[in-house]
Amino acid sequence: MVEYNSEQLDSVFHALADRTRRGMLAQLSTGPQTIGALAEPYAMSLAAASKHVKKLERAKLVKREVKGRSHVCHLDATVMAEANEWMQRYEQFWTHRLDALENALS
Amino acid sequence: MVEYNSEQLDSVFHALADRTRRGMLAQLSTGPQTIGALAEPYAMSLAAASKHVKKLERAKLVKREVKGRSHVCHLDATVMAEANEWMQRYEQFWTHRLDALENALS
DNA sequence: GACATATTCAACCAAATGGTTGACAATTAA
DNA sequence: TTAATTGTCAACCATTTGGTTGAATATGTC
Repeated sequence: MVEYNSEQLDSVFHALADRTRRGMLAQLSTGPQTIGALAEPYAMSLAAASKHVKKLERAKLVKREVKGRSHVCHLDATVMAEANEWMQRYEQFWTHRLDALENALS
Repeated sequence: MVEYNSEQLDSVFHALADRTRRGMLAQLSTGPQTIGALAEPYAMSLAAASKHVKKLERAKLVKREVKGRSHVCHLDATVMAEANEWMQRYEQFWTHRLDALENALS
């Protein structure tokens, strides 16, 4: 059985379990962004948004580069690969189900 | 852009962000289990384990069938498919990275 | 009926979460 | 030098989380 780093899975899944943070990742998938730019779409203080970014950083989904007074963030999805792999173990269970549904409908 | 049910993604990712619950899913992947059986490997009260199962249920990862006095749970990974799809949008980002690493090493 | 088994429920607790605000620090611009 | 910009930090707050315990419920068994 493949071994997974439990703490890393914890932090990655937890980071993904929030709409704001998922939104930030989507934003970052279009290119690097400053904290301010990441915060802008949300009706919350900069400090709150900054905390979300920090969680993404701790989960290693985001890297930060300080450029003068602005902090530029970019996506690093490598840890998502591990989470995805973990999930893939269950793929057979959802595809079986979907196949059964397909057969029932045809 | 594909639309995702945010609340469902919240609950699924949150359910997966806990070692105990991931363990329970792994147990269930070998076949249906009672609450008691699911709780047995963990050093916590039955009530605590029962709460974990309830979260898995709310996330729709687990279905429960009451058979007399025991509750039999079985895995339903269909909602995992959606979470996995969401993640797949980022696949290019991690595979690029891994490719780059591979090239750097070769 | 009496007792054991399987599980939930309610009350409680400490710690973490997601938000706020105001003060601080560092950088850039006037 | 002064002022604006970009962000963090610390303190606070309400809510959620993950655990406990003891009592309640429902079902089997003797």
